Amino acid sequence: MVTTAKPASAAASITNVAALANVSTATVSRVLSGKRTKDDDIARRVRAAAEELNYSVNYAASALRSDVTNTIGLLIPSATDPLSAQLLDELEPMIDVDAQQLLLGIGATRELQAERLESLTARNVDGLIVIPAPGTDPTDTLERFARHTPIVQVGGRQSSFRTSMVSIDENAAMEASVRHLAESGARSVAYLAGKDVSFESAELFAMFHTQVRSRTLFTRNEWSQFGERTVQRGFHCAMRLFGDALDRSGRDDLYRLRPEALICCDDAVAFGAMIALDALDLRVPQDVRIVGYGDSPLAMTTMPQLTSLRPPVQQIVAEALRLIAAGPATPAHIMLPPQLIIRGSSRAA
Amino acid sequence: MVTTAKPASAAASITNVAALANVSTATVSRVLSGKRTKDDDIARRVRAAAEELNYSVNYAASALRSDVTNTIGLLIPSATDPLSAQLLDELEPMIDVDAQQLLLGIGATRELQAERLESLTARNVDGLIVIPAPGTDPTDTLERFARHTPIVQVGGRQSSFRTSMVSIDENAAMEASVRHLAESGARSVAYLAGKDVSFESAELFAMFHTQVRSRTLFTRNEWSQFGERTVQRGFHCAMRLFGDALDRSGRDDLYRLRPEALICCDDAVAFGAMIALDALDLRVPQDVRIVGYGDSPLAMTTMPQLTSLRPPVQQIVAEALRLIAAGPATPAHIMLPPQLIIRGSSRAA
DNA sequence: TTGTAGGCGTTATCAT
DNA sequence: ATGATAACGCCTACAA
Repeated sequence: MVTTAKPASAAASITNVAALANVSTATVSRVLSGKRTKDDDIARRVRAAAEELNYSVNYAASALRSDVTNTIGLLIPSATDPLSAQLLDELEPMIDVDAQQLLLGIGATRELQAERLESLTARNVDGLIVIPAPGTDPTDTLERFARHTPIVQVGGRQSSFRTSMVSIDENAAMEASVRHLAESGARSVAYLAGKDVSFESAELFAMFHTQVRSRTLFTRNEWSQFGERTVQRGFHCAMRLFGDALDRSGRDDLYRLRPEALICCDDAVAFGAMIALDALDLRVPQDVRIVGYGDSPLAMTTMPQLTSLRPPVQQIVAEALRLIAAGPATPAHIMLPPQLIIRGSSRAA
Repeated sequence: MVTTAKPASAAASITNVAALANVSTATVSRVLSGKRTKDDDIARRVRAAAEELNYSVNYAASALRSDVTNTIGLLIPSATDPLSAQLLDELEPMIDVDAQQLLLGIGATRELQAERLESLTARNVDGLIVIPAPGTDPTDTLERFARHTPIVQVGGRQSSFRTSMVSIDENAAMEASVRHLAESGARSVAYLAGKDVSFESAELFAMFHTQVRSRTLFTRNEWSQFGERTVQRGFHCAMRLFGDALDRSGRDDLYRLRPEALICCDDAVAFGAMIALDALDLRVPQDVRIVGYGDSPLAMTTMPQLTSLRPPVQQIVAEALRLIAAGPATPAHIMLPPQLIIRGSSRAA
């Protein structure tokens, strides 16, 4: 047997380990990659040698030979997008336990995303998770790569069954919100909807009305509007809805003149509404119950704390990784409902 | 010359390109990697062949042979940390122009960061940018890897000159804030400071007093306190400072009884203060000028819009990449001042 | 079960 | 400047 000396400066290779453990490189490879299950003396010798030499695999060599890079690609529109950030925080530790690594691409437009998709697949990632740029249907771009790499789209719209998708069940969220508000004693409700490029907003708006009717709650068309997802917008909407509150107090059909509950498309809108209500001396939740969306960290810092819908990020990640592991052959579409986190802003009186 | 046919299914390799262009693989490699500057017929033939075969390098093979992975590692405490998110958004496009890719690690604690650092360096990243976990000095961990990989620490404390660091010049930020408030007509000022584990907070607090004195502004020790970086904290502090405002109105030494300006350690604190001032019927900026920190997206949605300090993220990224390119041999420490974005909350009356 | 040996695609070395 | 060839470290088909 030829003993291969290891220069002190360079990183140890499988050959050095083999020499030290007195076995062949093939055996070292098999032991360390878990293809050899027995835990006998040989296995222990190999592991001890690897430990002593501070050996770690050369992923480049491994990938070159086996076409597996132990790398997951993630493409997001922006790290400052809350859903993307939450997904990142959830995803990174989950893939690390498989000794995989996260290759990140950021693209805020359809075109940039297509570019990044090209770069990521050129790196031979083992799987790809994509959050589409806002208002974008990435289907045809994704399909170009789906043949070679398992791709999972998270959220957004999609017009094909060639690639997998995991998305948030917004209709279920609306159902949960309305039901909760009805049970908390609200008799009327308004919906400060989000303004999206897609049809989704309109669909959700219809869902709101369906749910309100089925709970025999009261609402007025002019109460609910589409708009920006900003604090300012929430403030203005609430001012419009409740601004002349004093003139009306005491009337026993008050709940028909102004809503007793607000469903907001975003926590920021809810914050703005709460500021306005505070300025108007209306109490939350006694006079007006509020439900936000997104469960942003700030939701716990308002007074009272904001009831909000938390995106099912953990399940999304778990499902996405499961679909990637299943390979590109078996695309599936999965919808997961957000969780309603009930806090002070919507509790029953 | 032996012509190597390319199976339609597999990806094209350098060999296929060489065959099609009627040159050797060595020449193809040289042309495509830019080691051959001349743009003669050969170069054009090679590029045309690569284009036609839709060739793209196999990074694994390239890395195996040359020890360059075209990969930058980034280690952050959390994607929901604003600075980390902004850095991500800024960094990703800048390294993409070098055809590099971003390998992301997330670790919220010292221990997790050490683990991720291990994983990232095991991937042979060409360089590493690290934002330390809050209140953590990563120096000794970083030094273990700095010998082999250029590492740049962003922000935080550091006790060594073995690794490079780029950080935000908080003292310059404080100087700019106080100067601006003095010039906007404020006669007194309070500082709602952040509560950190490190000494930094105390140092910055001292800097506040130094600057206030040199501008001959008025302040009281009990006005300024350390605390959380939350909306709630800002609300409470403002209520404490301005709560009995009505009793005092009209006094001509009013500016000595309550501050005419607030410097907040975080935009969230400023938001809370603005809510409180609104509730107390005090006007921003006429009665109280406010400066936040972080220039969060919400800063543009308040009324009036919030003056805030924007972290110099773009310069940070540029400097970090420059230091990485310079290699591990030349560590440097660089401080960059934030930019004061002046908006309505602090404009002169 | 273990060892031998060939090859993955690229780049560096060396000779031309 | 170009081409032939070896080598990077690992995995795996095949032989023992």
